[in-house]
Order: sequence, then structure tokens, then C-alpha cells
Amino acid sequence: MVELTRRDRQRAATVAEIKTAARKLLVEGGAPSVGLRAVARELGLSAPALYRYFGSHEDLISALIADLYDELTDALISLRDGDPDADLGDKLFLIAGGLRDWALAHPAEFGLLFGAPVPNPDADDHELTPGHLAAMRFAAVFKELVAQIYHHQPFPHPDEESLGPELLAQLRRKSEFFDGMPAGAVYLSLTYWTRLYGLICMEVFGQLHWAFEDAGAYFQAQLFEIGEALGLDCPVPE
Amino acid sequence: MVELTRRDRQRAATVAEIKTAARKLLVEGGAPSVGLRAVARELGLSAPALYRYFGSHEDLISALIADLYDELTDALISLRDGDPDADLGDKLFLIAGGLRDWALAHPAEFGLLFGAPVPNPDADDHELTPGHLAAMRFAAVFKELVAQIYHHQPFPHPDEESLGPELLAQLRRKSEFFDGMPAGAVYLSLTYWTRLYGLICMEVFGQLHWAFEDAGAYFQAQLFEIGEALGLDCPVPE
DNA sequence: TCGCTGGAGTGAACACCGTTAACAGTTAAC
DNA sequence: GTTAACTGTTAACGGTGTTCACTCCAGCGA
Repeated sequence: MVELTRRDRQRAATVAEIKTAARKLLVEGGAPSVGLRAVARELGLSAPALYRYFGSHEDLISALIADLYDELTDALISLRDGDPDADLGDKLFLIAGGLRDWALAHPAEFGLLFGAPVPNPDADDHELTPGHLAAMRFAAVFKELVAQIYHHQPFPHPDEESLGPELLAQLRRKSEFFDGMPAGAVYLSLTYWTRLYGLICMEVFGQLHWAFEDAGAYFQAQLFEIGEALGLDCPVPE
Repeated sequence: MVELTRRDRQRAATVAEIKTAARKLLVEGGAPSVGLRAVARELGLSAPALYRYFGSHEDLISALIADLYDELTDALISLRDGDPDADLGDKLFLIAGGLRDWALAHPAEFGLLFGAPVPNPDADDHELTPGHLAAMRFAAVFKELVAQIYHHQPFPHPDEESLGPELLAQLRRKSEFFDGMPAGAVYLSLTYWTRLYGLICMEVFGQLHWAFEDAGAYFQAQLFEIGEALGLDCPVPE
């Protein structure tokens, strides 16, 4: 039984207020605009007051990152489950397109999530932050869907001999995480994931507009390729 | 005829000194460490003195970015031309691996070049900065090599009908830039470029170490796939 | 050679930043 | 009812990018 005093509720409300203010500043002026003092100013507080709620400026940013991951994940999930007539392939196209749309609509947030180096949690001096957990929940959306597609109708994948022993060993260790998919299918899943990620990264970070004034058609073509490789019947790009 | 007075030479030397100091700080502490005052401190100057050489802190960073692009490009070129026995396929593997090695060896620099949004030069209020030019020189290394490979022995590529009219139109406009390659081949070239970029981005930014403790084998496998698709005889990954 | 010009460099100052310390008022708990 | 914890304050420290007014001296033309 959780007993929430009034102060606890007020505290939670203030934390939420701080994060929404930080989010607002992030949207308006990008990552550098979300400073501790600026956030405090936004809600009429003095800067040191925020230290009652977050241990440091970095902690605030980390909390913001975790929230953004959650928001993005929820958006993709509701996209995935929104249309009852959508089959597995439709769902994949929906969340892939949804990820791109979110990234283009929220470039500052996307840059914060994916454009900054992530500390390796395997290293001894770092532990799993809420941001890491939220990122894994995000990645799981894709992973689960691909695994469902595979178990519904296995798509062709390279056999284990062709992968090379070192890569094979690492893929085998991830097989369980991918709901028991064989190493070759895990390899393909990771390949498609990195392709989508790289594509969206390049577009959002402006590394692509020397080639395309509108990368939408290119993205659709790439998605189509991936869908074909996964054995899905894709809508022909018009 | 260029007449360089002694003062001009001294000035150029100071500019170079400033940039090497900035580079040193970047390597040691990442992008946030390269502050205007910190750079000035590094060479025993007061902060306002730097304004004689750079209009602002941002200008200094931009100049640093251009220099880093040039350095990276030079490294790839010398890798490409270093081995007289290397054929076109070998060269492609050399520079792709070289790019990854450079990124992993200089994560802070890589993040500065590829992890930050690039202003769109097509927009009216921005012009082509030296950074843009250096970035195009960098991209040209890859582009030229793929074009050479294609013209040496055309690799199979999707026909124009399968690309869709909108994508096709944009690709056709880039055909000249790609030394006259047909739209389908341009499409494949861009596909492989985005794959390499995305892969390296994810690895450097730590977005991959939940999947691989050492992504080297994975990278080699991806490179092998690309080489096969380009019709190159690839070394089998051991 | 004199005098001037303009570039190089300075310290002071402004407004901002993250962070800490010492302090006051309010609220919850024993 | 007293005490302890929580929430907020102001003042201050060292850091940042930037501007301004000022000095100094090399290089130039007359």
C-alpha cells in the first residue's frame, strides 16, 4: 500500500512541471537552451531550488531523455496497435514511418536521444540509468515485431557458416533476446535496424539534403526493400 | 601575385596555433571542452585576443570542423592511394575500414562532424561554409570510387521503373554528379553510403553495444555484403 | 627619419551558466 | 508541542562568450 502525503503529491507535480518546462525549452531552442537556470526561470523558481528535485543539471537531462524515449515508444506502440486491420507487415511499416515522422517533427529531441554518445553500461563505472531502460523498451518494439514476423513466417536468412565464427558467436548470444531467432535472422534484423537508424539520422542531421531535397521517397524505397526481404507484401510506392 | 608581409605570415601562424590548441582540447575533453577562453589559456593569450582571428566562438568551431573534414579526407585518400597493388575493390574496403577506424579513434571529432545537425545550405539564409565544402570533398572520395567501380564493371542495379517517379526524378538530377551513373546505380550508391554511415554512427555513439561487445566482425560482414553487391571479389571474413 | 595608421593584445565589465553554502519558513512525524 | 525534514530563498564562486576602451608597437608613406 502506497501512502501519498500531500507533500509527496506536490513534489511529484513539481518534478513534472520542471520536466515539461525543460521539454519546452528543448523544443524552442535545442539542447543548449535547456539550462538549469533557464528551467528555473520558466517556472518562477530560483536556480538552486531545482537541486531539491534533481542532483545536477546532467540528472535533469537524463530524466528528460528517459521521458522522451518513453514518449516516442508510446507513440510507436499506439501506432502499432491503432489499426485493428493491420497485419504484421503493416505494423512494421507504420512504426518505421512513425519513427521517421517523429524524428523529423522533433529534431532537437531526436538529436538528444540518438546524436549524443551513450556511456557503455558494460563498463564498470557506469550503471543502467533510466535512460538505458527506456532505450531498451524502445528498441524492444522493433525487435518484438521482427521476431513475430519471423515466427509467423520465417524469412530467408544467411546460414551460420557464412557469417564467420566471431560474428556468429556474438549473434548466438543475442538469439535468446530475439525470442529464439536463429543467428542469421538476428543478423538480418540488426542489419535492417541499423539501416533505418542510419537513414533517419542522416536525414534529421542534414547529412542527406545534398542528395535529396525530400528524402521521403528514398525512405519509402528503403523500407520497401526491407519489407521485401522480410517476405512481406509491400504496398508499391507511388 | 601574392605579397605576404611578415605580419601576414605571423597572423597565419597564430591562426594555425589556435586551431591546433582547439584540436588538442577537443581530443582531450570532447566538444564542450573547447571553449574560447580555454583555447586562449592554452596559448597564453587573453580571451578577447582570439576575436582578432575569429569572429566568434562558433566561427572557431566551424573552422575546426572544416579542418577535421580535411584531415579525415586526406587520411582516406592516402589510404586509397597507398597500396599500388590494390584494385578498386580493395580501395573501397580500405577507405570504408579507414573511416570506421578514424571514427573509433577520434569519437569526439566524429561526433562534431556527423552528430550535430548541419544547416541546410539550400535555405536562403545560409550560405556554403568552408565546412560544407570540406564535407563535399570528403563525400566525393566515396562517390568517385563507386563511380569508378561502376564504370570499370557495371554492377546490377534496379531499373528505373521500379524506383517510383518521384524518387527517380531526384536520382536523375544527381546522375551527373555521380559521373553519369544511371539512376538505379546512384540509388544503390546512396544506399550503401547511408548503410556505412549509419553503422559507424551507431557504433561510435554507443547505440550498438547492447548488441555487440565488438562490432568489428559485424562491420566486416556488412562491408562484405556491399562488396558482393558491387560485384567485387571480397576477401572472406575469417 | 618622422609621424601616422592599423593590427595585436590587454584588463574591466556585462550577462549568462552550474553549483554550493548558509539561512528562513512550512509541513509532517513522534 | 517539539523536532526533524522538506522547500525555498539570497549570496557567492568560478566558469563561459562577448564587447569596450585602452595601450603598444610594427610597418608604411612622405
